[in-house]
Amino acid sequence: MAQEGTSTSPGSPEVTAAELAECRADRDPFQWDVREDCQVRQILDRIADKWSLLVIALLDEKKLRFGELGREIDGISKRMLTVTLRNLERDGLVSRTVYPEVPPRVEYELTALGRTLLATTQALVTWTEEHQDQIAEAREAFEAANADPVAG
Amino acid sequence: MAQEGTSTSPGSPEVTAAELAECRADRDPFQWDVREDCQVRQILDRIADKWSLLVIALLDEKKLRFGELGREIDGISKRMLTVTLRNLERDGLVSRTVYPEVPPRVEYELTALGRTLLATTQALVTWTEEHQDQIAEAREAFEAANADPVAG
DNA sequence: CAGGATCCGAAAGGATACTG
DNA sequence: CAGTATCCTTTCGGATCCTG
Repeated sequence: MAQEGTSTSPGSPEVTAAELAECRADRDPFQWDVREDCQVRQILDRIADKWSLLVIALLDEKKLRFGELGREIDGISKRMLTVTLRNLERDGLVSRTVYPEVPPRVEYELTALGRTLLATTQALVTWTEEHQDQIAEAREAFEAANADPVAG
Repeated sequence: MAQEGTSTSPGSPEVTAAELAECRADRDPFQWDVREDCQVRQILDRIADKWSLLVIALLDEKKLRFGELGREIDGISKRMLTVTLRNLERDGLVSRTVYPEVPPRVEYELTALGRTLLATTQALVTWTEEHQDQIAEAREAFEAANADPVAG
């Protein structure tokens, strides 16, 4: 573990295409390449970062404006909507179109790449929907088993 | 957005089976049920919480002990391994077996539920591996386009 | 060996005010 | 409208020490 070793880089999470090649190599054949410095982790963090998946899901329907997304996604702050969209745009999953009008209008829509991701994430959502009852059961069982027997 | 409305519950992220029913209902037919208070978000947060997916991937091979997992997952701290395993156990994705020996031995393995999740997440990892080059390109293009033209 | 408890720095994220 | 910049609170997570 990382108890004493300080070889992990806490700095920039950026990974360039050049680094990917060697990152892909020298792994156990069976294991995913999911070390901290690798892409899988980067992408996973992106789609799982609390809002991205929601934005992608919404943009599947139709292109939406900044404010529309904000109103659609209950609970998100203006700040987080901005950073989420920037990250998605940066990864080429969402495109941003600014119309030189006043007041300004900015529309976001999925790229082709973004649509392929959507298909995959939908499988995950489907899995969750199909198993949420089992998970809820497991949680209740776990809670019951670990209910403090002393304080009761 | 949540600028003035304070209806969002910042407290416990717990959801019981009872709440799920109504959570599933009254949604736009096309949209996933991914509000903060719903399961999809809960599960997503779980599998994306930096270590869970890695643990699940490792346990696919064979059951492993606490220390083995720690040594296998480079960069994880003892504390995070513990909380990660507890969460997975709580959700019924991983089972924990304690052998009454001394020194103690604890083995973790995937449950049937955990294995079905693995299959799904693998699709996501596959997608990432297949598209990481495109994403890397997009990032470099984005970085180039947004390179501060003044400070240059 | 397998953790639990505690402390504390780092990072995420909301609220607010301001801008083109 | 669509952000940006700043402040400030909450959360995450590593380090350390302790226990069965």
